[in-house]
Amino acid sequence: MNDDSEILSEPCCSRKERQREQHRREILGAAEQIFARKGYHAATIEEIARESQFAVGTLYNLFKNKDELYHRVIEGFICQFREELEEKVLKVTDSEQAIAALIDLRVRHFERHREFIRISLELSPASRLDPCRALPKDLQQQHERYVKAVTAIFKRGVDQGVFDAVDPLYLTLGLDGIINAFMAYWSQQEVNGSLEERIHDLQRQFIGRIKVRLTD
Amino acid sequence: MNDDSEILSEPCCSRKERQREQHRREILGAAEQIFARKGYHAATIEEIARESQFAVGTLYNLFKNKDELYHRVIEGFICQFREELEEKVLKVTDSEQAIAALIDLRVRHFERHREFIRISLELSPASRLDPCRALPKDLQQQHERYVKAVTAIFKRGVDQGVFDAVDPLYLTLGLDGIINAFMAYWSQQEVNGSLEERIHDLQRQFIGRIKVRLTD
Amino acid sequence: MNDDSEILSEPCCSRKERQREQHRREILGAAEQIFARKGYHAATIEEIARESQFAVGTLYNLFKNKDELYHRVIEGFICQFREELEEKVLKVTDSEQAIAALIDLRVRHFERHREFIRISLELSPASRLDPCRALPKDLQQQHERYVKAVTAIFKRGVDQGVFDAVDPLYLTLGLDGIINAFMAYWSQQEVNGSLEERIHDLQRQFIGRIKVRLTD
Amino acid sequence: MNDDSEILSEPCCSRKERQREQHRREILGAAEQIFARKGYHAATIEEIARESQFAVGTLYNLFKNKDELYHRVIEGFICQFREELEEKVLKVTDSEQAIAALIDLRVRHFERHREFIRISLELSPASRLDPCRALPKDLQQQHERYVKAVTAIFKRGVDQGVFDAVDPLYLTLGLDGIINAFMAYWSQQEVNGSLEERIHDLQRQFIGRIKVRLTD
DNA sequence: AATGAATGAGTATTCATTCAT
DNA sequence: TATGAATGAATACTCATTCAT
Repeated sequence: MNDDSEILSEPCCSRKERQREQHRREILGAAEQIFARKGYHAATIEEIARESQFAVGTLYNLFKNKDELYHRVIEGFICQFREELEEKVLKVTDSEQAIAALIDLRVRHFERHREFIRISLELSPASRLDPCRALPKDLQQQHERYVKAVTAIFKRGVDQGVFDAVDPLYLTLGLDGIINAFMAYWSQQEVNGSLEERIHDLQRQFIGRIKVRLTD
Repeated sequence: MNDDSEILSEPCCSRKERQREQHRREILGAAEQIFARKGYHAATIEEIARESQFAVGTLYNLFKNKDELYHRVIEGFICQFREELEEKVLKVTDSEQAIAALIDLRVRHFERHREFIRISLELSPASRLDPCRALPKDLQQQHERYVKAVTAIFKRGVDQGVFDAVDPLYLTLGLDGIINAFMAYWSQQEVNGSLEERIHDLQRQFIGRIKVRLTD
Repeated sequence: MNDDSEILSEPCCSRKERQREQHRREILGAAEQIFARKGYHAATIEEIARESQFAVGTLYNLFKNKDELYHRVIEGFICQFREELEEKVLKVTDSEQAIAALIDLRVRHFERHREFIRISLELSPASRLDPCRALPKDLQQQHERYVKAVTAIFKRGVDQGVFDAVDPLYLTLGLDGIINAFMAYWSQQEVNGSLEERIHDLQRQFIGRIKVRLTD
Repeated sequence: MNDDSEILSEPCCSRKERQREQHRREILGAAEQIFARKGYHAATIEEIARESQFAVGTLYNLFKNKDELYHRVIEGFICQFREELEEKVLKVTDSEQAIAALIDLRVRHFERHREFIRISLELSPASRLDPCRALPKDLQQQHERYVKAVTAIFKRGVDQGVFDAVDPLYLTLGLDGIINAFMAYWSQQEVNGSLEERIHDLQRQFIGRIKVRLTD
């Protein structure tokens, strides 16, 4: 509940402050582009500076170093997702609909930031062995909170007899893995079917597979 | 005559040749370690040399450059997996047992090369945007062949009425994603349960979820 | 405002620009020293950097790479010579005096850049087999233009009956070769006679040898 | 007069010795090729070894290091020239004919080793500032002896009233420079005229220019 | 505050030379 | 004696970071 949502620019005190925020946002936008296109190591500060139309020195006035810039990009990414998650998923009371909404959100989020898969992957807990790319604590917690929130939805569904009696954590991890796999597949193969159709398929398949069958 | 670990290589003619192969293998081992620990860019040839107890120049005598070294590491990884796949999965006629064997193989393979998750992820089609890390054609085909082989198993199962009537490709992708997700999860959390137990759970959960129910 | 040596450069707009030019010139000066002393391959960027009192990175900010640096050194060399050629030789109408001026210019130019003989030799068409040292087109043309200009002087002299009826191209090549030979000789032997005397001897000998004799 | 002409393989003592000499000669042949093609720095020992069909180690058994190999190549070059010089030029008593023969020899020698211009240039006294390419004393003396021998011919001619009363050293240097210039020119331009014609032209031009005119 | 030139540590790669077989 | 694998110092080039203007 600490004020980490200042990032979305609630009107800040002074005009100076507001401009500073604006500049940060522009730089973060450029950085997202470049990191997404090249990955962490191959991206250069100079290129980010050029893309953002600021001087290199300015980036260093606003961000401590390359690492922090990277983390802030990811943070923005995560925050945006979390907000949409709260808005479109967590508020849905029916667990089946919530999961459907989650699938929808994840796929659309991915499509909107398609170039970002690379970062998305580097985000994966699995690749965080390298201390140089280790996410700072607060960002790691975000992911854990996400897992907990989704797991809670599944638990509710199971408890209510909507979903099969499976360990909800299993369901969370499974759903996440499945979505990742499909996005990776889609991102390299020519896909058939519109986005809506593909989302709908995923929803039907996944939910159908874990929903309690009335006839049982 | 101390060729102790002649395990995987085709029987080589001369002693010279055999030693050369042995050295290549040692270097590949070191490279796997370092690449896994640091990722492609952050890994340095010098560190790999140190780890392998050879001089830098020796690495370059045996491998064209850093890229080739990286590709050979992945190739070894893939080949080993493919051999075990053929031996332990593709030869199994019963589709349910085949999938169970596949899950077992994937998880054990991962455990054996735990540090390798990073490379495993970088292998993912999704991260192959960066031309510098683009896999050579032959290695890409290996992955496609894997997908096809597994899909064939599912298709057989579906045709025989063992599995629910789901698009086999969906099942392949889904299974892969789920396994990845669990491995990532296990690799960062303290796991409870032995490896066998966890494998067994995964098998039960996944297969149970797609198996045709006789009572239907 | 301490732009002390604005000698050769076009009047540059901003102070920034002017300083940049100044730094380029300083680096080129150091590079000339080192290339002259060691030749292309044996010269190292680090040494040039040390000599120029800049950091290695700075050289790379101002020049694309070692090759470009080398070419720019030669270019500076050629341009300076060409300017003096136009000023002191090509403007002279009397062909005998023009050739005398040319000899004077060549020798003095050499004395001023004595260390540069090596580059001067590497410039020779004969040594341009090595693609890595191949001069860019524009610099090659400069040399061809030089040959043409001098040949034109000789032709004029021959046509006017000042010089013997010899193929002017022969005269050009011959003069060039003779000057080179003497400079090489002087550069390794102890010379006797002042620079002026030696120039005067060369002029008298060469011109005397090709001048039409009135008594004929 | 020390026996440095053993290089041309007078029958050596033991068979072992003779074979050793044979190997040296083969390696020198390969080295000449490679040095000529690439220049000193760009030539690699490994390539020379490959060309000579010997192992790298063998080269090092027969020659101290790259430098010595280079010097021996040049030595062979010089010795061959000197022998022909003695045979075809120094034995000629008529100074005009001797100079004609010298021109002929120089040009043919060049044509026979056309690729060797690079080394020929690197041989030039002017480029011997770099200690790493400095020729050993004995080879430097060879060149000085050549200069002396040719100068002696000119002196004789002058003394006998065949050539104009010019400092013979001037004539030697001048002739050398002229020949160099023409060879360089021919090596890059399409030449017109057969080798014989070109040699004849050079002889006529040069000698005609310095010959005492009877009508004086 | 913004700039971007200067910095120099860091990295992939090459190649002369050695030495165990 | 011949071999060629192993060595590691040397070198061109990059790029995150600093700081004077």
